[in-house]
Amino acid sequence: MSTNASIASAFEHAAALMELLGEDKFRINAHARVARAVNDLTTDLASIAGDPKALTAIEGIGAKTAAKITELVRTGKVEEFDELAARVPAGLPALLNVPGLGPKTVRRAWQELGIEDVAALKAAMDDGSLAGLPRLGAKAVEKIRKGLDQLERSAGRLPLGIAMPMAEGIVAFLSTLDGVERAAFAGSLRRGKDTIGDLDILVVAMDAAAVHEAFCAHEDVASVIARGESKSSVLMKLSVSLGRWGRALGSDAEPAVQVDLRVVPAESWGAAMQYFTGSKEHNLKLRERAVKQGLTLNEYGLFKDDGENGPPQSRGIEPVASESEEDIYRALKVVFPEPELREDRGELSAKKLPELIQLGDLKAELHGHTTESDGKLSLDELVEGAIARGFHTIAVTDHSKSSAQAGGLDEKRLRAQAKQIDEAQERFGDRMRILKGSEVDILADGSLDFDDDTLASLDVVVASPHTALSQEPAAATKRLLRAIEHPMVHILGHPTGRLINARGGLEPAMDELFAAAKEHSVALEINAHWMRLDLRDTHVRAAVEAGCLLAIDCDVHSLGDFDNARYGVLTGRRGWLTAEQCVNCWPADRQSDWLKSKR
DNA sequence: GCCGTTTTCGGCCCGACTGTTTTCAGTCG
Repeated sequence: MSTNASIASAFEHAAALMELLGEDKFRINAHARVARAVNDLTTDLASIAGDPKALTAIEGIGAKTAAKITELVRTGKVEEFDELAARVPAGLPALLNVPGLGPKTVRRAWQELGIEDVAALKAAMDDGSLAGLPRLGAKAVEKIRKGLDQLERSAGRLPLGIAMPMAEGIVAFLSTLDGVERAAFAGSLRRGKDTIGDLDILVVAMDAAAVHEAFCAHEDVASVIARGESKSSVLMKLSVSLGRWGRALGSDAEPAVQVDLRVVPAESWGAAMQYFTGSKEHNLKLRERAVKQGLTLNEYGLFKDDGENGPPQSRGIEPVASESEEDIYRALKVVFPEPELREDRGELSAKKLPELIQLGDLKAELHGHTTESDGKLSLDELVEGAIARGFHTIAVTDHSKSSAQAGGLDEKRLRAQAKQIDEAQERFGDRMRILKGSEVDILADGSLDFDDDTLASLDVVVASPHTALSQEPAAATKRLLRAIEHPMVHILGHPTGRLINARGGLEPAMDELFAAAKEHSVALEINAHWMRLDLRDTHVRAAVEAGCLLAIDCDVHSLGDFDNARYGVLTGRRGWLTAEQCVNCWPADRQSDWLKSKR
């Protein structure tokens, strides 16, 4: 059984092995690229294995890697990859994860000192043999030691909802410093990725040195990794506890994340933001495009290529564009891509890009819990929360009876709640439309937790999987299809049930779900809670292309959960979602017509 | 190993920082 994830990891591992064996870097890169391309797919690769045409149609996959994918799906292995693995000690690839240790150094340590794993590396540092290698001295060894320590205390990739407030705090801090004109975060955080590896902060300031000094002296800084004239890197303690959402840390290591600060000249702000926002793949494509137009692009600007060596800005050459990102993309004759689109997923060759959904477009929350099940809010508090957001509609969707641990409602309690909602509607009048609903469990076989009559009595039905989240892909597909095809269901809630950094969730054939959802006019939820973000970005993109309806809902359990909407919107934007295709953005009448079409 | 609005062969981004160097290699993003 080869899932896309396992195929991607096989190619990734093969690329690492080739690096350690010192093979051709372009060949290595080609394999790493296949891994990325496969990770982005929503088609089940197993279903097109053996079809070279379909495989090579995927950018980054050529004739040879297509054959390897087919071999992997059919036999469970790739002979060539096994041969690579046989040539490299099993513990060696893990050394590549140590910050500061790269393939060249690991390879030399292995070939010249026989170091095959982390333990041997530590021993070689202690007995001084590592420092004996050419171009490796005491300081380099100390750096590797620090890298090992950093690896041990790294919190892993931070969930978006943890990284965003932290970055905003750092930006606010830097903005208060004397002489700081601008400050912003860039990187994968600005692109709204669901998890963040490190934080990138950009600043324009009169006195760069003073900013770096203040930054490195920040009370949350655990250690300074590097500090230069334009860039400093630190390890910063997390101001919040990660609990189950972080990597399990060894011993008493305090979780920390790397934060990079760059102070840039005001006139190259746009170039720097473009450069440090990435993604790496997007920038690579963009710079290739620049070269083809006789230009060269770096973090200082876009320059005419004069054929000379060395950075153009340091030779006094004036940039063609640099002050704003818009200027740069315009000069390169590329339609301006919002940061969330910059993943090299077709945004650079698009003649036109969609007008992406914005936070302010949301007009309804269609997934809210109260104290009747596992919510912290009373019915009135939930409604007030929606009013404070400027919404026209709030749906009360407490859990159904099978979710006993969440205090799920049975039919009798559901009827009682309906009465309370009628009374609340009287009280609130036209300040808010309150929908009677349920987040009904999709049981393991795809049947729903309430009978049709009960479901028909509700204004809105969100059907979600909560249990049996590790069932086989085929069973999961059948299960979710059955829920989508149910005539009373409006929204498929958190379709895969994944929890970021904690649970993989279901791996159904998403394309089949999208086709069915389109046919039955069922909206697929982007659950906006940062621990879920389910559907994820690549799923949203495929659902949008399939013509599906999407819902962005906060799955409100407490008042603060409404604030997670921005993460759902970021995820939607990464999937090229427009307000038009998102049911939460529709005017009350249109939304109502859609809901009633299922009654 | 992939790819093509000059190319089916010959390319494949660019700079900062660090350490070990005396001009550069390795790592990172």
